[in-house]
Amino acid sequence: MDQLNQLLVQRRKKAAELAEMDVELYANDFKPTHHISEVLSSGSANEAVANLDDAPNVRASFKVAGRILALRKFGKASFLHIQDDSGRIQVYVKKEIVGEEFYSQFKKWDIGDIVGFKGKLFKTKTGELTILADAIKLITKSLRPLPEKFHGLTDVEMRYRQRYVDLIVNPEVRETFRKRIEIIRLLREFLSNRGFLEVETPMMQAVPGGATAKPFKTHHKALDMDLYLRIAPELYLKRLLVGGFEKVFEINRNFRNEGLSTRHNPEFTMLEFYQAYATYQDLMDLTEEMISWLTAEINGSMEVTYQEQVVDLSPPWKRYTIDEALIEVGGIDPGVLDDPKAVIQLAKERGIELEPLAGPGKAKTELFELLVEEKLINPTFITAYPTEVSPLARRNEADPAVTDRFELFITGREIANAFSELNDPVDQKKRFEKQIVERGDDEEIHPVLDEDYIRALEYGLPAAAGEGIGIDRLVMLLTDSPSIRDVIIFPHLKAEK
RNA sequence: GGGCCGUUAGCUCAAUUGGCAGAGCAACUGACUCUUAAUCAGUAGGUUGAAGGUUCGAUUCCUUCACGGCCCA
Repeated sequence: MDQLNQLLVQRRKKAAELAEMDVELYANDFKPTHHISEVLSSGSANEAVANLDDAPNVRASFKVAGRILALRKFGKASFLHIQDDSGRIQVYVKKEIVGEEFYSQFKKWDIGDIVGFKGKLFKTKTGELTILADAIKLITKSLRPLPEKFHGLTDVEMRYRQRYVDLIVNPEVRETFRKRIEIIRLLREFLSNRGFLEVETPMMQAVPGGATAKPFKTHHKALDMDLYLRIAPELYLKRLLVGGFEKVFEINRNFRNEGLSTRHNPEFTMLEFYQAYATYQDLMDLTEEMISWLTAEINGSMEVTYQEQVVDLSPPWKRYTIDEALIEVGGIDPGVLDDPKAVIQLAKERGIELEPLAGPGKAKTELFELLVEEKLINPTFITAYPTEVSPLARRNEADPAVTDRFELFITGREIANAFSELNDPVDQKKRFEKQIVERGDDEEIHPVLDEDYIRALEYGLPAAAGEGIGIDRLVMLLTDSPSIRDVIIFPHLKAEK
């Protein structure tokens, strides 16, 4: 617990004094009639005049509630600003109007208290729409001082640990999270309008699959079995296609037991969707349409400024095979890409450390990450990923060394990953087995082969394509947020000591 | 895991070469009926992230640790 400093002691003392005056400190009998934004945009706002006596009966009375953010007290009258979910408004409290008793209560109110007012709108000398309070009510007494009004709260550690304070004093943070909520709502709307069903699949899985990552492990006592928090919903969503649902999606959390950074949080939000009888080409078109529409809805324009870079999301978007990108963006000699030994050699020359079993496909994707990825500012689809690095993707018919897969990059970051699904159970089983060999002695990744998923494929997964979109990164782009922690409302930090 | 940077009043930040820890806002007391970063007069508020070391003297230099940030893996 905090040592009670002077400020906290003073607040507790005021609370006690109010209680002495029979004031309820945590009342729940005040019903606002309007949000602040509704008051400010009401008919009364247009009619408001400096002197209420000019038209005392024509204007409506409002009841509003909110938190005190600023307080300017005079001897017999005061101005304050309160904030609710919709905005801020000034309130004028006069002793002459609210009466001696209420004004003496009011004098014990502090910045941070949650309060209610009833009154009519008028305009001050300086033209600000203001509620002239004729009744006042304490709703919740605050026992802690808020950060300073001018600079707000800037200490990032405190902003993340005490997000509630960040939200009270930094309006742009509220705006970012409102946008996040709207983005997710619009994605649901877009997919629902196209016949996709939103489903829920297990967060706790006996065999973590669908991606290569370290899972979080937990234990079910009654069943006496280890379970893993999912690293991806993929294998369950495809089981639903086996079952006969043709278009499904899920927006939910994935968990990966790996490092934290400005782009990684241990739990993050993914949109995954699967469509029977579609190919990765169909999903490229769908993705382009979905994200450009989303951008226009959220941003009002196809141009987005991200960290001072201007990004143009107008379709059509650039499409490269990974080889084309390595040549045209990465500046690699085309001859090298056709020679497996030369590709591995080049990767090593560039300082890339490859596992002993890694082949040219792994070398290519590593070179891509090193030389190309950060240069893809405007939306760019990269296709024809090596089969070696795409264990769940269908092989390309013309060239079985690559898969029918794409990734989407914007501002140098991977936003989406999609492919035509591998539905041959024999091929799938071989690739799973190869992954388990390649994981080496790191048993935390791919602890066992998912036999049930193979069995499902044996019943028959219809030809299909599926895609995952990292929602946090998409929100970062559309809210100009430099860190994933700015778009995750309660990001993970080490425990406070 | 590695490198660099940061941690001072409730908040935002200062503190000269190692020499009395300060300001603004917030708070408290008083004045004030149109203020809006209100104003005026006064007051209080500190284990300088923690522990150790060097020194006559450490916010400042050194070591370790904690937490955070950025970059890298």
